[in-house]
Amino acid sequence: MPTDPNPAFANPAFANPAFANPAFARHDHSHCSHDALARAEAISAARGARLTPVRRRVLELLLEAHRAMGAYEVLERLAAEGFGKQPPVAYRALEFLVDLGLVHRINRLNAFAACMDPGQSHTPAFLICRTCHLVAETPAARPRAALDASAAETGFVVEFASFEAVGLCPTCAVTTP
Amino acid sequence: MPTDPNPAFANPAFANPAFANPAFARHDHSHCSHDALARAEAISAARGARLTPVRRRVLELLLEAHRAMGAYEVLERLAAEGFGKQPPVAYRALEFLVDLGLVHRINRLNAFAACMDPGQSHTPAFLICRTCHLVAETPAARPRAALDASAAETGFVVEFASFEAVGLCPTCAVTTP
DNA sequence: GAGTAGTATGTTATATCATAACACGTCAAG
DNA sequence: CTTGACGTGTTATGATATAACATACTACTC
Repeated sequence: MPTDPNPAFANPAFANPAFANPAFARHDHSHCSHDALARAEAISAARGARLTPVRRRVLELLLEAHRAMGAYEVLERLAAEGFGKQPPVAYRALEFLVDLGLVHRINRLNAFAACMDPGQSHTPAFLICRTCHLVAETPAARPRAALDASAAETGFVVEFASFEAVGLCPTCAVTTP
Repeated sequence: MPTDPNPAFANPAFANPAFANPAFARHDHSHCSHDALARAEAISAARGARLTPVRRRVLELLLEAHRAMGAYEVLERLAAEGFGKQPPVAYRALEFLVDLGLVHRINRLNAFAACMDPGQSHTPAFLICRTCHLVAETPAARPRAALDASAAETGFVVEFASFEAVGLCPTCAVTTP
């Protein structure tokens, strides 16, 4: 088996097929990035928006990282690659991607993570590993329905809900107390 | 009927008994603050912690506001009342109250709201009105259970979950599109 | 009630996250 | 080939949060 350059995958737990969530399963990032980028192109085109070099690169960075990145962390990378060096460069690209649903903002972390399933209208929940900082997205239709019901009892109408969970990912759960 | 000094209660919808959530129902703040403070004292004592004047005052402010307040907004009030004028004064009191479960942090707003039901071990959900900015807390045991189940399928262990919903409170739903 | 360990409050200074406002460049539509 | 919309870059500033240190209070011990 070839060595994976991403140390997060050194843990043999990744070979376990029980890890159904693609974010936790060992997989080839270049494939998932490639696919996600293709979908991103399609979504942008459909919305009459342009996936310009900066925007595309930001999305790539987030897809490759497979975790949430702060705006300034993204900015650093952009600057190193010859893009602008000032905060709005990163924030604007991120805002664009969030608006298109290609990237999600994780409030708890003041950070951003690529959407693994863009295009679907979904209420995602974020699973944030407190040890390795991997962020996975999982469908939250049922939690959302439960919350809507709970809110409806009080007369509150939910328009947008965010679900953010902190805990241990399958890999870290093996070794971390 | 005497005029309520809080303009949020001018809306006749508050008279509707259907609004079961105490945060949305017309009620006497001085009572609920008083009760909550008494419980806060008890909880502090039980934990061997001291509810000092600054801490107590911060809790009072949040209880009276019945909405989320930013740390700097709290700080302003404290400074005006003769407490310290620097950010750590507010942040420390808030951190203390959050640790004791007497106050919750609303990540989406970078702000803090008093817990309406301290002492109970609960996973609360926050219902944030996008119009009047009232923040209500509603039990989220079922959303939480649904999320735990969803996460468990991927091998993720949820230790802490936050649920934040934006929408319209009963009062604003009447008049806001 | 003097000594002292732990906790609380206050300060200064700085880190971190985010946006307003403006200048310039690109490109497609007319 | 102009014009208007959009995109990218800048400077400057605003908003949120914490580190590090000095002083003071509290509770406990003797």
